[in-house]
Amino acid sequence: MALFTYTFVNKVDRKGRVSVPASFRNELDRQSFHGIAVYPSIDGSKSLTGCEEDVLRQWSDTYRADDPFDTVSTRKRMRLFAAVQRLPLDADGRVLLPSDLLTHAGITSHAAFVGMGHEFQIWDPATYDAAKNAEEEQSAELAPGGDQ
Amino acid sequence: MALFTYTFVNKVDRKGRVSVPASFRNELDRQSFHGIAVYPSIDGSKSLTGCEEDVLRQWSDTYRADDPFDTVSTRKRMRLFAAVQRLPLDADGRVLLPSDLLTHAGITSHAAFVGMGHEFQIWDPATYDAAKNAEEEQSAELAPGGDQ
DNA sequence: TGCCATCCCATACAGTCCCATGCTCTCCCG
DNA sequence: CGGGAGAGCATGGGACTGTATGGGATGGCA
Repeated sequence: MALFTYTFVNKVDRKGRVSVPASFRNELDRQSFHGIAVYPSIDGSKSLTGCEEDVLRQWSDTYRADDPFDTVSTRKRMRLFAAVQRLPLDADGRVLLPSDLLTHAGITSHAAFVGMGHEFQIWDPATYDAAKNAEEEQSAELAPGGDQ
Repeated sequence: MALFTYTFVNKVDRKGRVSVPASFRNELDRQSFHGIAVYPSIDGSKSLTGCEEDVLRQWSDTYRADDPFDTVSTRKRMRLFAAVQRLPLDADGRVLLPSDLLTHAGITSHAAFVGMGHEFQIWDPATYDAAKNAEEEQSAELAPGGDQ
């Protein structure tokens, strides 16, 4: 399974294209669909989350519609899958980020690809720095011993 | 599992390459990915921590992305993986240290590889000496019985 | 026919590969 | 025990390849 690490900042050209970092692309090579799945992050942050298409299938299994009366599961599946877009990679390793996703993340000229293990997030670099700083302050207060 | 010992100071050439000490490389030989994983040390010191890539897979398993609605896990995975870079070894046993990691550790011309058991740290030699001296004074106070 | 996505090509630069050098350590043989 | 050959290692540099990025051409859909 793919393992995304490190943070890369790439440029968004005026057509809305971005190069997916080469080290991320290498992690995708094995799967059938030549591209990535992207959706607005569920944690409420101004960011996008991306992953292999295969991960979607796993979630689909996790939140299967075994019980049609299970409205929680129904809502979760709607929230998850309704906004997921599958973006194909072009020959040069770029994807075209749709304008609604760009708007959601506040991305204009640059996009930061943040590795998160099995998945990654895409942020506007400035927004990401701000969120990271806020996060660090918070965990410094809450867990002086650090977590591990 | 790898066991890194002793301290080696190697030169960083103008391309940013450093030889990983041969005795460290020997510890890595068994794993599949021929390289190391490097990230800014979590203890807040101006240094980098390195380990076998296999450790990443363990983290990845510990903090799985099974449940996309688990936002706590999401934040942990970001903190873990966003700053980890996997560096492949070239044929001569060198790695290319990315400029932001060099900057974080204040490394310019030389890099000290410090064995720490199943992981190691990478310091600017001067910074390391200073930190070591401060550390020794402190442990002299804390443990008058002495450390060897 | 106009817009937009896709495809293709060009380019600059960084990363990677490969080879050469000099040093040190080890091993082996006299 | 001494010396020479050879192997391993750190380091430097040149050449090549891959990557990120820009722009033009093509084709489909409204």
